[in-house]
Amino acid sequence: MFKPLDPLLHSQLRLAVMSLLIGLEEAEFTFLKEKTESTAGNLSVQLDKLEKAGYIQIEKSFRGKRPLTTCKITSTGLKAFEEYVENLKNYIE
Amino acid sequence: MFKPLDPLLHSQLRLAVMSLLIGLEEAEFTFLKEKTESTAGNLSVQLDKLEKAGYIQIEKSFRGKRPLTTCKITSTGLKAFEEYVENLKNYIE
DNA sequence: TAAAATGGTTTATAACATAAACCTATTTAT
DNA sequence: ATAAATAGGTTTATGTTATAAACCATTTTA
Repeated sequence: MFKPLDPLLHSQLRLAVMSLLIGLEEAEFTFLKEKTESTAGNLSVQLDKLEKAGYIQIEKSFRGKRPLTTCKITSTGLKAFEEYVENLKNYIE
Repeated sequence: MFKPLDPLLHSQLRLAVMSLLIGLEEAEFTFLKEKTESTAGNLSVQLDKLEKAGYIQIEKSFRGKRPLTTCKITSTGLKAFEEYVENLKNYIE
């Protein structure tokens, strides 16, 4: 009935990030920061966790002379998200 | 876009409890414990929080000689739950 | 009359979310 | 040329949380 909710996704900010990445397939750090209205520090930490879990891929490069962090969802991440949503539905329906 | 998720409800066990109470309008401690597969300690703590938030009402009585804890959702709790679900949908749809 | 079970509560702890402080480099103002 | 502000983050510190472990009072069973 109540299947466990992936703790990595059951977090407001990480869930918002994943939600955005699903629609976009690629997003910059600053974009995610704006859309989620989070602080850079918090976002940085949560992106790290998602990456370590293999849910997203983070690419560091430069745009002009400035550092640029780009995030992409992985297939693992997508699957995890979908399962999370399925499980969550049992709680809220 | 991403409205804040009520931290009181964005918790696996508390959400499960609320979900159960919505269907039932009244439930015993042991029933909630079984359905949620939680430990008594954890459940006790989380029920306390829900009560302090005014989301549920807890009544203590006896069944025969044994203590009996009964929980009911309040209208405040119901409203909070519904709002939580509405907000959550923006994250998962 | 022990021992186990019932129905919980309280306490300890590890993980978590978050903001604050910090860092490096770049651009702008003086 | 130098100082101050901005960009784009990371690291660290701190308060909350979720959770399990330990505990407690009573009752039932062996």
